[in-house]
Formats: sequence, structure tokens, C-alpha cells
Amino acid sequence: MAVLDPVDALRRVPFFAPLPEADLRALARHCVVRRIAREEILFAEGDSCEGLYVVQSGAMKLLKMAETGREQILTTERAGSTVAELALFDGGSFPATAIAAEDSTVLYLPKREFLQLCRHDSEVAFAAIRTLAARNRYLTSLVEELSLKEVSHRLARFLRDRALADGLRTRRGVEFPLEETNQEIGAEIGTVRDLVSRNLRRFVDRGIIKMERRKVIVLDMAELEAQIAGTKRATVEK
Amino acid sequence: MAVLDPVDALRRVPFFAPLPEADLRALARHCVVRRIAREEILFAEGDSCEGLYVVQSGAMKLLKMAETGREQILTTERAGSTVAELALFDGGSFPATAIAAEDSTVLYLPKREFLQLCRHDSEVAFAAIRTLAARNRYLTSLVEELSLKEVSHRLARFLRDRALADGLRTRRGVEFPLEETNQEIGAEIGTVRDLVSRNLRRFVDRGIIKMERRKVIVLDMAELEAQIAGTKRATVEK
DNA sequence: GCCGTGCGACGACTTAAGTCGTCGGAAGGC
DNA sequence: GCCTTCCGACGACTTAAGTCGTCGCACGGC
Repeated sequence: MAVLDPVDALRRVPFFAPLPEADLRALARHCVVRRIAREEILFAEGDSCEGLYVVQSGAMKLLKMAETGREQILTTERAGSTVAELALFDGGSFPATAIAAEDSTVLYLPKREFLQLCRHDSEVAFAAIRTLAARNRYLTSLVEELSLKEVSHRLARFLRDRALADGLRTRRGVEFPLEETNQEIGAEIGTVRDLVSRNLRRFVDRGIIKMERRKVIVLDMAELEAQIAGTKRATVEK
Repeated sequence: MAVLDPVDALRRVPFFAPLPEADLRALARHCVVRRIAREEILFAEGDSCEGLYVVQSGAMKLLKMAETGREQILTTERAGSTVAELALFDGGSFPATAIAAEDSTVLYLPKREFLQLCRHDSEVAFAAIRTLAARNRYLTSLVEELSLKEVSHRLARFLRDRALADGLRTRRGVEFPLEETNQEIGAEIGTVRDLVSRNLRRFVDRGIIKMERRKVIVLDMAELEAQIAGTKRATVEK
């Protein structure tokens, strides 16, 4: 793997984007790079937060864990995103656990440097506000889904998002590979792997999607969208 | 009802607290006061946001609605709190619907004045960041509860919070009145009124609480706390 | 090559969650 | 006073969600 320039990673972070090259380089000098293997824990919920983590390569997932082993993923952050920056802003501990979803590298920027920058530059502070606002919106919709929608609707939404993000239009439909295991999909949409499996098959049976190994082909996008709209016990089986 | 001074309400808002009296008065001159009756809608999810609402008296609930009529409350804001300020920061529409939980009065401050102030005063911007961070934490724990805990645990948490907030220690235990209907409790903890009723009774049967009309007496606080800790299917019936 | 392991598929089962209908008490309007 | 309406209580029922055990494939190590 080529050696990555920390400055590039910082530039991709919305907070830091407005800063001039020189400032980014100064910041980068304070950063420590850390390599982290898939499934390794970066920090755990409740740990005290002494600095900002920026994903440089790979992906970090932020999640809540139950003693039963069940997990709920809050977000997955890729290159150019920060992880749990909210703990820096309110001085509290990490609100959730961060685990590498793939082999990754993260930059660590000590609290002091970051907060100084925020105070100094109102552009940075505003970008931070926008980031927090975006996370807020996402969490709000997650609450809505978990509370008001069924597993099948959440899975449909997940598939739709995937299709939009990395789907390829072919004459059979929109195709994309399912990178994650059913377990991981479950953790993302708030259920267990068995239900992901069962609901995927239901979609196949109803002709909405087709599966070839771990590749998904959306045959009927309109019907998939329709599935998302449903609410608990509202739609009657036809 | 006595006429309330808008300046007092503004001063209680964390964003505005650091401002000198004169600035608050200047702000107040831009405010419009609106009286709103219980169950009336202040704004609906998706409406475009042109200003900031500050609760002056009463209480506003922010919630998501399903077509089935089921609701999920995201927060309840009382005097000195702002409602859905995130929509101002990212310029998007309201992420949820705001309905008066009681007869209330709200202040409306046009977008322009508010954003100017944020840009001007970094103290204000920082207070906004802290507010967003706090909301983020709360939403995060709500997601955790909805995804990883059962209704009985969520209800236990609700009762504990209530007991701490407005409970009175008596020799029988900690007593407090249940102001809201089962319907409203359900909307807050993510279930329907029937389940609230059923789970309350279970707590009574197990001797954890006692109910006299709509007054709750927590007999065994330790056991109530123990209920909160549980996760899905982890605790086995004794 | 073989073996272990992790994962998906699937069917049978259990249980929490949600639905429905009925009753009765309390509060408010008239 | 009466009537209506709202809400809680409760029991019976339905269904989604979750659990469990088994099988079999694919992949990686050796």
C-alpha cells in the first residue's frame, strides 16, 4: 500500500476543507497515524475522549452493543469523515463503540489543537455545526424506522440505498454486490441475521429482487420503493 | 395569565445566555409571540424552516408520525428550549412535526437575525454546537433502546426518570403523578398504549411499583433500576 | 489434498409485540 | 341532573420478531 498523505485526508473533512494548505500541513504535523485491522476496536463506549479521529482509509463503524452480543450500527464512516466528534464538543465520553469495518488507517488529532482551531475560525465552527446537524437528521430517521417500521421496510430501504450508491443498470435491472454479511446488515437495520435472510428470500419470492450468490439484482425498483413506504401492520398481505 | 417578557425566555436559551441584556432586548424586538393550544400543530415534518422557535411557556413535543396514526416522540421541549434548530443550521426542512403538549406560547425569531448572531458571536456558535451535541447523545441512546431493549425496559427507564425528576420520597417509596396518558407514554418509549398498560400491571404484580389512580409509588427502586439494564431475551422469567 | 471455520439457508418453534372488542369509571358540556 | 367522550383495564387473539438446530457450501490454512 502506498503511503498516504495525512494532508489529503484532512482536506476531505468538511471541518477542515476551508483551511489554507499551510494550516492543513501544520495540523497534519500534530496528527498520529494509526493502522487498525478489521474488527479491531478503536475505542469503546464510555471511554474518555482526548482527541479527534479522522478516517484516512478503510471504514470505521460506530455502534451500540448489548450484552447478548447483538449490535446496532449508528453510522459507518469512510475516508474524510470524523468519528464521534460530538464527544469533543461537549467534553463527555464516547457515546458508542468504534470498530474497524475493514482494515483501516485513522488520524488522531489531540483535542487541544482541534478546539483551538474551532474557536479561532468561525468557518470551521460552522462546518462542525453542519456535520452535527446532518448526523442529527440521520439519527432522527433511524429512530423513525426502528419505532414505526417493520424489518422488511428497513431492509427494503437498505437495498434501495445500496442500489443507488453502487448499483449498475443492466438490462436485467440494477445490480450490486452485497459486500457485508447478513449479520452486518442486521446490525445496520436493527435486527438479527436470520431475519435478514428470511426477508431477502421473501423479496426474491415476490419477484422484487433476484440473488445470484451475494449479488443482488433489483428487478422491480418501483415495488422496492413501495415497500419502504409501508408502516407497521398497515399494509395487508395481498 | 400574566404577560411574559420575551427577554426572560431568550435568556434561558443556552445559545443566548452569554449575550448582554441590550442584545437580548434587540433580539426580542424581532420576535413574534404565538399562542398555541394543546394538540395544535406548530409545524409539520417537511415544512420549510424560516425561523427559530423558542418555547416561552408550556411544552412542545417533536415527533414522527406514521400513517397508521402511531407516533414516536423525539423530544419534549419546555420553557427556554428551542425546537428543531437544526433545520436552520443546514437550511433543510423540519425533520419532524411539532405539536403542543400543553397550551403554550412560543417566540418566533426570523432566520436572518439568528444566523447573523451565530456568525457574529462565537460564544453563540459554540453554545449551538453543545446543544446539537446533547441532542445527538439523546437520539443515540434512543436508538439503542429501540433496537436493543424491550418495551418493559424502556418503560422502566421512563418511570425511573420520572421518579428522579419529580418524585417525592415518602415512607412508602418514591411517589409521583403520571401526568400523561398511556397513549403519550407509548409514543415516548416507542410502543402502543395497550403495552404500556400491560407492562405497568406487570410491575405492580411483581411488587416493583404500586399505582393509586394515576399516581405511581416506586416500592423497589433497586429492582426498577435492574429492569432498565436488561436486553432483549437476555433475562429469563423467574 | 484435507480439515476447520464462518456463513447462508431453512424449517420448526417460542415469545414479545401488537390488535381488537368490551366494559366501566371519570371528567366535561349542557 | 344526564349524556357523551375519553381513557384505562383486561382478556382473547394474531402476527412479527426472534431463537434454535441442522445442513452444506466456500474459503483459508496447512
